[in-house]
Amino acid sequence: MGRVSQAQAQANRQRVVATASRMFREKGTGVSVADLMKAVGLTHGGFYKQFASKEDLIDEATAYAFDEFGKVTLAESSEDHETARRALVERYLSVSHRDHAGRGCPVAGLAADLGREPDQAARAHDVYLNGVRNSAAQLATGDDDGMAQFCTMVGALVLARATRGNPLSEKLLQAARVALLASGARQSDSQQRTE
Amino acid sequence: MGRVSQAQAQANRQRVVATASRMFREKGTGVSVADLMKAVGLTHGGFYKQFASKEDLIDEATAYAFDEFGKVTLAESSEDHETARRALVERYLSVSHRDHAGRGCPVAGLAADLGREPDQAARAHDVYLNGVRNSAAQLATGDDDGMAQFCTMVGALVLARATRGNPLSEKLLQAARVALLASGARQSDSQQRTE
DNA sequence: TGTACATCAGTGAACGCGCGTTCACTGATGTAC
DNA sequence: TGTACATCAGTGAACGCGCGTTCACTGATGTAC
Repeated sequence: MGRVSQAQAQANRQRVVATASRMFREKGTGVSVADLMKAVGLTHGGFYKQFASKEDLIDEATAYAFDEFGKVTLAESSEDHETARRALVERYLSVSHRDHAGRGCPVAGLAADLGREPDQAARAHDVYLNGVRNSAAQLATGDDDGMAQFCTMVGALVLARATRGNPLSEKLLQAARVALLASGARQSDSQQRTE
Repeated sequence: MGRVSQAQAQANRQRVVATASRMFREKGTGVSVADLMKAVGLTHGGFYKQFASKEDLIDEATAYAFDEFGKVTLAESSEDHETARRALVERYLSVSHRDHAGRGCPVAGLAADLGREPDQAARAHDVYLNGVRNSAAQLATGDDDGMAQFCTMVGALVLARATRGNPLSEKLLQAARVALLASGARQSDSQQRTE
């Protein structure tokens, strides 16, 4: 194919990271370099002109996933907190989010691969840890309850994905949705009946 | 080493399944046949005298894990339901459970490996699915809230394991514990103030 | 603005390695007499 | 109960395969004049 312009090379590199971040969330970091490059439309040999190792890509793709999803999440924070929280819960526990892990929450999507002791990809594990912290902090606005709500959401999403194809999957999403919206209502009822 | 008595062979087979169920929950089903057999004290070659394939072992080990953990869970159901539920929550969200995945809940321990689309180990995936259903049903005694509570517990455990070594890990367990015990208390308060 | 040459992104064959699996072999166990 | 032989659980070397990674090569791009 010969050499490619610097701009093109940079664009290709970006596409590899973005595609990896999507495929890793969907199928796990076990996706091979060859399959990944094929998905981007390149051959596997060129990979090492852009990345020192697969582990380095995992690091970058993990950071990219958190950046990307962070933007989506924060997009609706123009409204008041409780309204934004409810919208987030609805979206997070939607069938669409369950079925599109590639664009979804990296805490849930990468839990399977980065959730264990960091035998490899230690830097990615750190990025993941910070992501969990930030996500939990974002949901909790001061009160500890937000952290438990985050656990409920991640647990429901992970379990709904594990049981996809069975009616139980939708029931899990539904049960978590009801619990999180009721808890919000209860909180609003007891704390601020105004407005 | 020569032949071994039928009783010994049967015992060895049992140990392989039990050890596998522990190692798979701890380190994932990626544990190699060689490492597994070494942990049992045998060599890898003999594996195929007892199992048709590694996938078959994953099936058996998954079923074994659910049986074993099911017994532990049900052990304390002699008391009344709410007391048993509280004890279960405390144990499930304990640091000890976080640190000993090998003897712990298979829903959480095997989520990383069986939680995806069943490209392989389809039977194990089915066993897992039934395990999720039974676990959720056990927590929920009629009411839908049990399912959401189960999501909270699994989510908290998975995230606590992913963040082990960081103070956030204990905070996650604590937050989920508080939320689940408070919710129980609220329920008891409003429904049955007797006794 | 043209020309000559160095650069280097991408190619595709090849590497070493660990994995699941196979197989000829061993020798104590189980069985037939 | 004792002897002769077949069985088969466990051994360890070897296999094929896919993986991450390397490398000689290509030829359009970027640069120097």
